[in-house]
Amino acid sequence: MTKHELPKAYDFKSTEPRIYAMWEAGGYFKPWNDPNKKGFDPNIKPFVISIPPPNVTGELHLGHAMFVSMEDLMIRYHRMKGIPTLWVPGSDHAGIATQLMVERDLLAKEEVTREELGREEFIKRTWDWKKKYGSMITNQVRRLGASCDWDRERFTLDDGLSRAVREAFVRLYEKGLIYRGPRLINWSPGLKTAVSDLEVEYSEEEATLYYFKYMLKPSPLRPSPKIGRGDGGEGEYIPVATIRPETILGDTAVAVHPDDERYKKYIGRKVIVPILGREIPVIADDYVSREFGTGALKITPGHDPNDYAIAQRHNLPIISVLDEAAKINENGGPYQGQDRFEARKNLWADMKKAGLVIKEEKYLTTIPRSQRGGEIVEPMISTQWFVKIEPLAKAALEAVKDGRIKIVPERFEKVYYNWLENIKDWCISRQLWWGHRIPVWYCENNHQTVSRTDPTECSTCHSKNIHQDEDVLDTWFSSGLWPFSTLGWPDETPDYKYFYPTSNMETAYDILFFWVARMIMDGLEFTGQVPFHTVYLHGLVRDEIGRKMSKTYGNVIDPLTVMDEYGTDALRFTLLVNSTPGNDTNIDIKKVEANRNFANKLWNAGRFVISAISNQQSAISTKAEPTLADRWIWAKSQQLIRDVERLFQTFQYGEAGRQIYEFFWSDFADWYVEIAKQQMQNAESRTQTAGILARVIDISLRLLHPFTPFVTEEIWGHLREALKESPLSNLAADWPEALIVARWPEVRQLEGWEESKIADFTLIQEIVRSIRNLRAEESVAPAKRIAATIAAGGKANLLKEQSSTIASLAGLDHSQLSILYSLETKPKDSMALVIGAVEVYIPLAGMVDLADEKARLEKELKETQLQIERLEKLLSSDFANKAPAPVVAKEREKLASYKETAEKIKAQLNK
RNA sequence: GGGCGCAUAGCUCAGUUGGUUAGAGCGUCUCUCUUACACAGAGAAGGUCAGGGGUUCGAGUCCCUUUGCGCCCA
Repeated sequence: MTKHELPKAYDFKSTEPRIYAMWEAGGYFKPWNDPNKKGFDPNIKPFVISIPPPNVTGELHLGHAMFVSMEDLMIRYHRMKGIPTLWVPGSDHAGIATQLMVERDLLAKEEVTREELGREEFIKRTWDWKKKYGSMITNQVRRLGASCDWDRERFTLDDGLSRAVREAFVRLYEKGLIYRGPRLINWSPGLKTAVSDLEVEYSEEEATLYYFKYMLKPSPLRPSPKIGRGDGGEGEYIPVATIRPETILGDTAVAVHPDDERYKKYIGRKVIVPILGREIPVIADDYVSREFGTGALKITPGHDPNDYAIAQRHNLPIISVLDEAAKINENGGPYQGQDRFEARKNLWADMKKAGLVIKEEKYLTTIPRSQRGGEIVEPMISTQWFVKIEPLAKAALEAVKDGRIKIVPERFEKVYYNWLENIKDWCISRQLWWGHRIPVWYCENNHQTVSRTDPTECSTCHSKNIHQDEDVLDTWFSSGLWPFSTLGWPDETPDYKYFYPTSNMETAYDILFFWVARMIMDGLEFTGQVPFHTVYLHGLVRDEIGRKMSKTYGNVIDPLTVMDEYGTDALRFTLLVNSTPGNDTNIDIKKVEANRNFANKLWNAGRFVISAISNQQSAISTKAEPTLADRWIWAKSQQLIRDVERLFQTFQYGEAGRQIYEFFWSDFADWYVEIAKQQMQNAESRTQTAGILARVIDISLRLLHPFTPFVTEEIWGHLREALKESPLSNLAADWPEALIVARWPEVRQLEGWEESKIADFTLIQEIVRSIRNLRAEESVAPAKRIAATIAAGGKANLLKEQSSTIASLAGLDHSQLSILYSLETKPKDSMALVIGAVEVYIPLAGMVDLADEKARLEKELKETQLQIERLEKLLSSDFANKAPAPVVAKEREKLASYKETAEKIKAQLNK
């Protein structure tokens, strides 16, 4: 195989790693204007993305593939535009996920729990784990072709980023925006940690609604008509219903609506907590819905957010009845030590015995479950750290409202507003070991010392006996700092000064609150600037029929397997082109296959062009005029550049990709390459044609590079080499050494000739298609060259010029093709095709069935007449007066053409 | 309860300032191993753009409404 003899099929397996290594070695992933290097120009505006950091222990899934593809596209596009471009990679420590993974591993391999190991040793083991597996995910990101600057890779637990976290905490604390205290929070009993509101998911499930009697305490003023002690369910009672009977143990009131005639009389009296015998008040509150359930509400402020709010209004005591494992605690009397569900069963049985039970019924309700693991989360009173979020939220709201940050697609701005307008304080402490430990120390006098550096004594009483808070911070607390902590903040590093604020934040819409909103809040708070000016949100990747991918369904598509089978470019192109901003996308392996075929198409068209270039004998480039096809493909490619640019500006990357695909396959490969083969036969047009082939495929490869970087880079490299060695070397004179840094095609001004040349070529295409169609219908052997006579009227000169093109594409015998202005008599035994003013006669001796031919023509005439009617009606309506002139003119032209066609067909029929 | 999205060919989806014959891939049917590519080429069939109403000369596209599916927030 000589140098330019490339294999018949594109071999992505051997190409991808080689190309990636070449890029990386070439330093192309680094910004060319680097503030840490000589010759740096601070006045050139860079384009910057910080990667949404994947979990360090995670494995690549299609969500990663999606954002990597999208961000790499943005990065490559800007890089090719000549803009200094930086994509900062990294990963986050994923507190809970990582800790669980390591715990599970320790238990399985060493049969040891983290408690047995101790905090220090456990953290050491977790770091070992991170060192061992942490590069897995980043290597997988590399496989996707990600052109990030790996020298700037960051991890949320790195020293620098940890310092940023501490700085952020201390600043908020000093500003009074961080506080610690007992509050009702969401508790995950399995993980034994608090979680934030966002980490709780609500699912509609069938539960049991338990109805029971809240017995009234007999009042001296209003003695019970009956026995009066309430035992045995006799006497006055208020019926109450609950889904969680075990919370009865923590009730501190029963609430009714102040206007409820049924219960009004009980307000101010006491009721008796079942089994425990505590006396609690009956209170009135508007919050109670009279229609719902029994219309009376038991109040458990220690275990229900709504009750908590009511309790605060009425100054009710708060009783916690659960411990950290969700077992009943000392406040639960006889049920102490029982699991929440066990206690529920036992308490209910005891109440039944006591005659307090009314009924049970099935009830559909929303159950709060942990986002991780799915266990039922318990609202509990717990002492935690919180961020006073309102001032931060207000600023974040403002930044989007006044346009400093734009969210794409726009509808998510509303979602964002809604969330920030109703936001509650953020619980940031987690009872975990793996993470940023809260930088607060306590002394025996319970003073808090909050410090950027580890203190040795209490800042208040100078006691040396201090210990650090046991808890760590929510992982999202550090992720919120990501866009600037990765660039060196809180230090004013050269990177931070030049690359911050970043440009685009590209991520999935499902972490708009978790991450995007928090980055905006933190960015504004700590840097005084928005962290990015555009948020682009993509949708979630689902299976081929729109289901969420999950291991239980068994419908998970592994991007690594897909890349193994079809190549990275095919996967990337599929993800990019089949999605629209903010909408979920279904991935179908069939589509990936189709796009693998597209990569192969590129490859083979590339091979063809390269061979065309290599076959140029000498530099005798007779200055041939460009042919119609040359002009057509050139005009089309310029149009494409314009459209792609417009689409990129409006974030319509998918549509841009589709248009390039369409152009490359349908215009360039199907038509121009076929015509080029014929033009290459001709010594005069050979060089010219090779030049057009080279220029158009070069444009195509450049436009496609952000979508399918590997195959385009590979072909382009061969193309460049071939050109350099050919008489056409001047075409590649200013090409850089790699496509990744080649210039993005520039939009050129129209020269004026384009429209008419495209129209001319379109006529040629229509004629060729008609002939091919007829051949197929009449079962003419594909290889058989047939004769034709064309009466072309005003198009005669054009068609004469294009006769060899028409002949070769339509399978005509050029020597038997005659193109005339008009015909005196119609050829015998011929079938007639009518394309506007052009008539094509195909003599098919012995094959023409007159009846068939007549039927065919009549059918065509009918269709044409329908169109004429439609257009005449249209043009006689208000349309002609009110529609813009060019639109009307276009319709008039169409009508004229149909009329001509109809006339010609009629003439045929009357023959 | 509040908000949002989706409904277009058998399947999965495009169709972004409304322009008048609605596109693609896959699948189906015919033919062809034509010297870039069978991971291909040529041709064909297939849609009252969920239903109803409105605005407009003109609506898949804008407005209202109904139905179905999905998501987010409470």
